This record gives sequence, structure tokens and C-alpha cells, in this order.
Amino acid sequence: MGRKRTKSGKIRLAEVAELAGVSPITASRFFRNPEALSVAKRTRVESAAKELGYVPNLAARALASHRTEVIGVLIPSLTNNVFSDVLRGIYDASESSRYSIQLSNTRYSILQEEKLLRLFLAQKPAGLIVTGIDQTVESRAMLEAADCPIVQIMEMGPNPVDMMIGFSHYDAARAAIAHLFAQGHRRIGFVGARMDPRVQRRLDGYVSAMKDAGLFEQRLVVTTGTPTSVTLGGALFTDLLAREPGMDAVFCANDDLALGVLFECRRREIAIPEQIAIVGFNDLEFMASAVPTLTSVRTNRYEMGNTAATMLIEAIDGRRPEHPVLDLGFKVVERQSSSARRPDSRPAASGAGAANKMVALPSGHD
Amino acid sequence: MGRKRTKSGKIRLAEVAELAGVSPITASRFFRNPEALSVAKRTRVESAAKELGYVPNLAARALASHRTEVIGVLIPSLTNNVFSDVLRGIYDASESSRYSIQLSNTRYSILQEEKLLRLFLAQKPAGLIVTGIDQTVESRAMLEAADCPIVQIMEMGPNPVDMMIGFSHYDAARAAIAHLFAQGHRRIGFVGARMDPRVQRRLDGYVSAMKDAGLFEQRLVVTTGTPTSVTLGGALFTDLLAREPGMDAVFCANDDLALGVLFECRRREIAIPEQIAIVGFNDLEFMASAVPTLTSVRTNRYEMGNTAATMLIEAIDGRRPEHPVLDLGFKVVERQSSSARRPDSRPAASGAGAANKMVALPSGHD
DNA sequence: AGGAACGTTGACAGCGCTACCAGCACGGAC
DNA sequence: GTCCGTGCTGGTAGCGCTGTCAACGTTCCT
Repeated sequence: MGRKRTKSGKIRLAEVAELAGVSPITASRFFRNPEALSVAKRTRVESAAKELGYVPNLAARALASHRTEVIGVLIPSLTNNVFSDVLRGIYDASESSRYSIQLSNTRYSILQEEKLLRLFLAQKPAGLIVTGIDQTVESRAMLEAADCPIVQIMEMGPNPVDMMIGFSHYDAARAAIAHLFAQGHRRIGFVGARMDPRVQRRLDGYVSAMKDAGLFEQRLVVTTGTPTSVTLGGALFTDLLAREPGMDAVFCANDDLALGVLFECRRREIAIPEQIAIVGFNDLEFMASAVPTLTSVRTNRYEMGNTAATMLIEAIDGRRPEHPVLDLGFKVVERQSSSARRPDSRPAASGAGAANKMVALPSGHD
Repeated sequence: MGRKRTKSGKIRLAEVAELAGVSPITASRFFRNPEALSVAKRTRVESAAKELGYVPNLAARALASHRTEVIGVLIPSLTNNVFSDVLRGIYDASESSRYSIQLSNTRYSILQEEKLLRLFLAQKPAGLIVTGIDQTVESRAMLEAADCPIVQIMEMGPNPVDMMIGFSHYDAARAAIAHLFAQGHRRIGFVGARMDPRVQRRLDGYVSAMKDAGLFEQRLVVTTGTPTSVTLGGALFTDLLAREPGMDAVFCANDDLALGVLFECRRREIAIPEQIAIVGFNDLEFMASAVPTLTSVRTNRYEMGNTAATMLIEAIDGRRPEHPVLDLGFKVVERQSSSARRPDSRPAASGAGAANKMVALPSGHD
């Protein structure tokens, strides 16, 4: 195992400059703004750097320039599939840039978020990506005072701190309920877990759609603060069924819960969608593969992360994006679990997705 | 220009020292090794720092000390559920320390890994967590020359670079097959996707177990390099079934594939486990909730990440862990999908996990 | 009592890089 | 021919912190 070799052997900018026959500051400029050098010196520095295998010391750079090349990302969960897709988008976009990602997990606590935000800001990040629009007053003030670009992701809201990319969870839920109405369902239950602000807004959308139709009843709603899981979906559905045996559809706040409901129905020999229709949220990959295939609301998670990071990097580099506030919308993907038609009990083996029908709905701003 | 006030009135260590009536270096020591100060000065510096709201400048610290407080983590995927659990463990362990996590995604490419490793090492990380034991020769050399502690995670191997925590994928696969043998199954298929080194070793374990029993046949194995998914599980199973209609069990290299097989069986009205038994790998949460509940090999992912980070931090701080090489083992969790008993078709609603039977197997080193 | 041993503290000198501004050569405008 | 702008280059002076090591005061031993 290697031990204590230190500065010795390390190539510094000065060495590169010497080999290239220029001053250190000129060499420095080469790495930050090559255009500013004459072509001759540019090539000399370039080949000197390559020859010596020069790697800049980021700490020294940060110290001297009062700037870092770190993008801070605050997300509420590392386990949730939703965020892993978003993160993948962010990392993919950052890879081709010179910025690196610093990730922190708020665990769905805005107090924790505030703490982490303070920590980030102290390090003068190049940019920041934060989840949602429900920061503490203090966090909000820090964000507004920050001298770096900021992107809020996952949802839309009235007062963006800076840039914003997401969709309306409220509208998405309303669209899901509208779809169920269109299929003739009336007694529609709601199942939700870990009621974070976005799940809450889905519930709000559900409630408003049901009220509009004069069909809302409190007992149709079952929620819990517990983290979501497939098993929990089954348990909550069991509760719901006990309260409201006449229910003819369930809207689940996410796909894990929907899968849990599916399995619970199977256990109870409840026919889907004949007796009960199911609609999930997010459209994770397995929804198209389940038996019966499960209707869900598709959200553009990878694209959201990717676009957010791309926008942020552009803004950092001084090219403000044309649309700093972007609604990525959603799609209600209709599948067997909420189809009025009796689902074919023997579809082609690989045809799980064959019955998909897209219902695209741009999410409007309220 | 002279002594300009630092922009944004940033509090420096010197200010804290002045207010506390000590020298800057003493104040500095307070933050690195409070024990070295007398109690009187310690409290003075502490209150001065709090009063001024001092936040250390990490770039300056890194520059002066030739050291950073960054732990580099190299993982092959951001989407895979397996790694999100590991990551959660790592982040949880790092939160109570002063170290921050720098995450990079190798996308299952050891060449990409080598590139990222070089990048990390140039920044003198405090420690490194790398996935697996299959690095390039060059990467291996860099790791061995690195002057920071290193933990290899996810599996066990003969020549740890430094520390190592994982389990034997080979043994785990053999245990899964042994379980199926014990249930009377003989024609056991293998379904695998994205054949990374660890999946490959599961396949090796399967092959050896089958050969030991004189039951191996190449046509029982279906694999692909494509990324894994539930849908893919169904498709691969379809292939397998076409080749080997007499198959009586399937061992899936991961749980997503197993779920896909479950759905495909449902589509084809194949009874589980009467006609075909299913065993998955990883024991994700939904396995206990499916209908029928699905047997899987439980791996300790969160614990692996958490222990790896904890061990690493201890090593960085000079307290080398007692067991630098740790086998976390695995458990074959037997459920309905591979139970010789006819599964109860109406278990208690919430009793999905009631039929679980643990078969603990420590994974030995070959 | 004298001295060694220990614990605590501070002065100094950078770490490797970049901000700032001055200086230089060149060419076009007058 | 002079002036001045432009483009490029380099010198100076730190950025905020810590490694090193010497110097100090105290305690404990002989």
C-alpha cells in the first residue's frame, strides 16, 4: 500500500510555463481562456502541458479565484427511483463539462435542506440544483442572495428563484382522474405515502377533480407519512377497501404503491380493471410489463435532470437559456389496468406494451 | 491596492483568532484537533467562531495541507436499485463525519473507471471507494500507489488493494441452486442481463452447481449485454422456454428479471411454483409482496455501503479497522415461488412475508 | 533544587494559482 | 510623424490556511 509521497514530483503550472517558455500567468490563461493567447504560445503551452502530464490543482485555483467548479445538488432521497433517473440526467450532462457534482440528501426535511444549503453556499458553488419549491423562508433568502445560477427542479411554481424545470403535479393528478372518469369510474380512491409536497399536490389535484364532479369523500383518501413501498401499497389498499367496499378505481401517488395494489388485488381475487381500475404515477419501467399492464402518468425524469444541468451550466458560462422556466409536462399512459375494454387475457408474449395508448397533456400553470 | 476587505465580508480564521485573543495557528488547531488546546482557549475560540459565524475555507485548507476531505466513490450505475441502497449507506455514514462524497459513474466500463480514477487521484482524495475487483492493470497500479485508504465493495476477491467488503456472488448463486435442488428441481434455467463481472460470477456459480450435479446444459442459459429490466426478464424467459420447454425452475441474476419472469408466467398461465419455480437475486423489497411471493438471495447492500464508508473514515483518521476484509454474506430467502409446498392461495392480506424462511449462508472465500 | 519531559503556543514561510494592472509592440487615424 | 487603441504578455501580490519547529511554562522525577 502506498504511503507518504507528497508534493515531490507534482507538476505545477510554473513547470509547464517554463518548458513552454512563457510566464506562469500566460500558461494559466491557456487553461481558462485559450482564445486570449497568440496561436504560437497556445500550441507551445498545450504541448508542454501534455508532455509533463500537467493536472491543475483545483484547490489553488479555487483559493485564488474565489470560485469553484462544483455544482451542488440537493435531493430529498437517494433510494427513490424517481430521483435516480433525475440524477442520471444531471450526471450525464455534467460529464462533458468541467463542473463536478456535489450531491446531498435532504431526507425530505426542509430544515436539513437549509443546513445543507448553508454548507454549499459557503463553498461558493458554480451553480445549484434544488428540489421543489417548498424551501424554508431562510433557505429562500439564501437562494435569492446567492451569486450563482440556481435551478429548481421537479415541479412548477409561481415565483422561481432563478430557473425552474418541472411539471404540474396538480394537473397531472387531475388528468389521471379525468382519465378514470372517462372510463366510467366514479368511486375513485386515493392511496399516498410519504406525503412530501409534490405528493401533497397530487392529492390536491385528485381532491379538486373529485369535488368538481361532486364525488369527493374524505374516506376515499388513505395516506401515510411512512416511506413508500410495494408492500405498503397493499396495506393501504386494504385499509381503503375496508372503508369503502364499493370503490371502483384507485389512483396511487406512485408506481410502487400501484404495484402493491395490483398484488393485493390478486391476493383477494379482485379483477382488474373489471372490479377495480388502477392508475399509478411516474410510469416506471415495470408498469408496462405487469399483468395486467398498469396505467400510469409518465413524467420526464431523466430529461428533467439533464435539461436542468445543461441549463445551469449554460447560465454559469454566461449564456442564459432562452427558456429559464420550463414545463416538461406529463402523459397519461393508458394501459389495461384502467381500460374500459375487457383486457385480453392472453396477449402476445412480448406484447405487454402493445395496448399502450398515450394521452399527452401539457401541464398548464395555475 | 493594499488590504481590501474580503468581498462579502467573509470571516477568516484570523478574525476568529483575534476575537478569541489567540494566534491564527491556535485557532486553526481548534478546528482540526481541539484536544491539543487548553480548555480555556478552546472555549474562547469556540465561542468566537460561533459569534462570527465562521465557516472554514476548504480550498485554502486543501491547498495548505495537501489534503482534501473528499471521499471519491466509483460506481458502475446510478439507476440500478442495488447501488442506490449502497449509496444511501455511504452517504449516511459520511454525514456525521467531516468528509464529503464525490460520486462518479463508470457506466460499467473499466476504461471509464480508469479515467475517473486518474481524475480523482489528482485531487488527493482522503479516501476512495471502488466497485468490484476487476480494474484495469493501470487502474490497479494507480490504486496501489495511492496514498489514501481504499475500500473495494460489492464482492470478495483474492488480492485486496487495501480494504474490502462484499460477499461471494459465486457462492450465493450456488446456494440458490442448492436450494432449488433441495426442492426437487432439476432442469434449472439461468436468466441474466448486462453481464457485468458480478453477474458473470453468479453465472459461474450456477454453472458449477449444475455441473456438480451433472445437470448442466448450455441451452439452459440465456444472457444478454443489454441493461436489465422487468420487461427484459419476460423476453429472456420467453427465449429460454422456447429452447427448453421442460424447464422446471429459473434462477434470475437479479430481481427485476425475476419479476419479469413472474409476469410472463402469468401471461402464459404457467403456475408458480407448480410448473416453474423462480429465484431472484438481491431481495429487493417487492419480492416479499409479489403474488406469489418470490424467493431471492438477500444481499446486505445498505450495510455494505455504510460499513465501507465507516471503515474508510476510520482508516483515514488513522484507526485501521480490526477487520479490513469483510465478508457480509447473503441469505437465501425462501418464499412461495420456490416452495415445494403448494402455496396457500389466500394468505392473510398483510401476510405476504409470513411464509418467508431464511437460509443463512456465510459466503466462504475460495 | 535542578533538569528532563511534557504539553501548549506562536512565528514564519509558503501551498499553486489567479486578479489586477502595467508594459510592450504594432498598426491605423489624424 | 505623433497619438492612441488594441492585443498580448508579464510582474506583483496575495487568496486563507497549515506544516514545521522553536520557545515557552508547567510538572514530575531524581
